[in-house]
Amino acid sequence: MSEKFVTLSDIAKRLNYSTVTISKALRGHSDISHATTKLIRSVAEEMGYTPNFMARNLSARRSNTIGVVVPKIAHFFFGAIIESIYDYAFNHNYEIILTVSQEDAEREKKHIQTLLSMKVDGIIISITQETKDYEIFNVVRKRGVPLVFLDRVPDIPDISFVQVNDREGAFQAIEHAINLGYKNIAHFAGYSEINIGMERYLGFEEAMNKYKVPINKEWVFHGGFGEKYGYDSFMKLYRENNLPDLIFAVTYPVALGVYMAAREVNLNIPEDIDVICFGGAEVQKFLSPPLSCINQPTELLAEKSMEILIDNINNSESFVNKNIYLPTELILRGTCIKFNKKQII
Amino acid sequence: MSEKFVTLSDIAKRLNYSTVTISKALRGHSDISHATTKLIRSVAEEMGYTPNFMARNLSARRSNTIGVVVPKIAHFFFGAIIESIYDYAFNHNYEIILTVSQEDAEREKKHIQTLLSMKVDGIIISITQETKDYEIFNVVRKRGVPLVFLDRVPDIPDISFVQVNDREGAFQAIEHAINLGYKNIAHFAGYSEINIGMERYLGFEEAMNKYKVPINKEWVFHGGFGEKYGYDSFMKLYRENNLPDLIFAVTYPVALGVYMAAREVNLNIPEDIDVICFGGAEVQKFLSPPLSCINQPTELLAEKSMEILIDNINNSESFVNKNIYLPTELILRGTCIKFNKKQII
DNA sequence: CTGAAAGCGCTAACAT
DNA sequence: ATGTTAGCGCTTTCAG
Repeated sequence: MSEKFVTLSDIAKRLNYSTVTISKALRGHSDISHATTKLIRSVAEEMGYTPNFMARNLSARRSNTIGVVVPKIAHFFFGAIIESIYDYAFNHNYEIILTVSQEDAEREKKHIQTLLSMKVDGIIISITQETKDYEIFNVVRKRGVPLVFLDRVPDIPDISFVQVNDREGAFQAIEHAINLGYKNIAHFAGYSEINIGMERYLGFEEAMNKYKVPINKEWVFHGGFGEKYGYDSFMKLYRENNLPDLIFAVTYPVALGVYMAAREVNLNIPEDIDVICFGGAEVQKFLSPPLSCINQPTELLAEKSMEILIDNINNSESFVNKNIYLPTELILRGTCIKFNKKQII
Repeated sequence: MSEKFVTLSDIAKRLNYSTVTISKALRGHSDISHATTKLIRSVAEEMGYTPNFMARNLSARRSNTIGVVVPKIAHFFFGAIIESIYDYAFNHNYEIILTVSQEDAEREKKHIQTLLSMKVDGIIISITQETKDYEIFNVVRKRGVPLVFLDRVPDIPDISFVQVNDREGAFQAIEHAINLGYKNIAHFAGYSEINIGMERYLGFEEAMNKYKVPINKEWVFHGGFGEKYGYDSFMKLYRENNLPDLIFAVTYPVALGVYMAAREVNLNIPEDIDVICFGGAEVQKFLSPPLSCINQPTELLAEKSMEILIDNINNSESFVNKNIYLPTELILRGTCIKFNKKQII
């Protein structure tokens, strides 16, 4: 029923060579003469030979495979990141083993172990919201497997990471808002235990302090990075009749939650209450009103991570950790472009 | 520098057992007594043992790994599908090797070969827009590797697939529109070479014929499934001053392209021109106006595919191909809910 | 330039 | 209940 896979020895028998010669020829080893290489290759192709990945990697040093761990896939930011990682890998002849933690630290740990057991050459990871135990990263290090953190990075020394300049981006946005006249600014800040949550908060704080705008603690929320968190936070303020002029959402989904809540209670954006968020998505252009955001260079983030990781893989002895911060871009659309006159009165 | 990976024989030496005993104990083989199994496992854990995936799969029959090929990742539909596939796999103890064809048939073929060489137990695939050479699927079959087509399926006999009832879904939407009074209906139909394009078109045609609404050939476009195609098609009609009342977009991105074009030329949706599309996305709720759509049950699609594939893997002898059509759901939001009065005049 | 020998880490079949 | 033998398909010494 099922046709046998063609192996090196099949080709060897047919050509009366040893498997070693075939193996070398196929990999373009200089040992083999140009003529026989050519012959062997054409026969291999004709016979439909494909190397056995498992066997190859069991005996060879490297697998030419990179493991990736992300918290989510159906998500604008990570979707874009992953796609770029796959593109980069394809163009550089690497395979990708993608795993998804679903924001679950236990799952994340398991996936890292799986990647290790699959003998990936290196790992790129964006940790979960709740990752607190960093021991597993030490295990990776001890195994000598290069590791690059992307966007969500733990607070531990001697690591390589690529992230966006969250603080600077948040600062610019809030500074812009303040200059337009917004004073009552809330911040739905997500998890402050994780770098992106903390840094965005610090950028917010810095801008508020610089312009001596008081920070109202009741307007600073901590919780999550998803729609529900945006929705709930908004509703809480609404019920308390304590709404600000502008909400700075820590992520794009949080802003979406705000949109949902505002619509539900018949409040208009940006007339009654205004929103801006960290993180961009194409669809934001089509929202009503179009949502202003602090855009992240997803493709660059992915490329830089891969570049550093591959560099680390190829120079594991001399490599020194790299920490990269990429700049964001403030994109103004329908929200956060002018102060709402009603509030001035 | 890099700590050695702990192997079976390391444990064996420490415990004065053979590797076979260790191997069996770790896999819970009934050969080994309960007591020693427990002992061996605890020591293995203590030593930080992780099985070598490559070695295991090289000697064992199955890899407990499923290969997946999709045309895109940063895309609402495929993002959701992939996430569900990962979830299902995680809960059923399978690993996933995901590859992305980027709508490129060549790349697709390469990826399938890679998956084969990785000895995956089965493959789930959603083919590209342009896949015309189906020979590779025969290769997969000959190798005895179970294959399930998901959503985008080629027109070849004796295959398993899971898809949405595209024709029925399109029919319902157009029927609904006609009943509301829409007569001038355009269809941006994407690629009709592929099942989803063809079936959606046929559903459209069926509804139009049933209610004797003439189909204007100038309003039926073929091209792609992306934003650009929606934008370009709209613009062409706009320039020719030949706009319909309603545009039925073959995919959600195509509808987005229409939104973009309409806004650019200052036409209002749904007052001046109306839109409905095949395929749902959460964000559609937040569009202005909220976009009506024919929703696909992504989670079910993923689950069914996995279920069938795993069934096929486990019963490769007795298995018979399954063809599944899942029903869609018409979701009415801001568009396609009432006929535009201006047009009646 | 070519090949024989050894082994990567694991498991299946067959003893004991 | 435990171990021995053999081998998955490939690559890396090392001899010739």
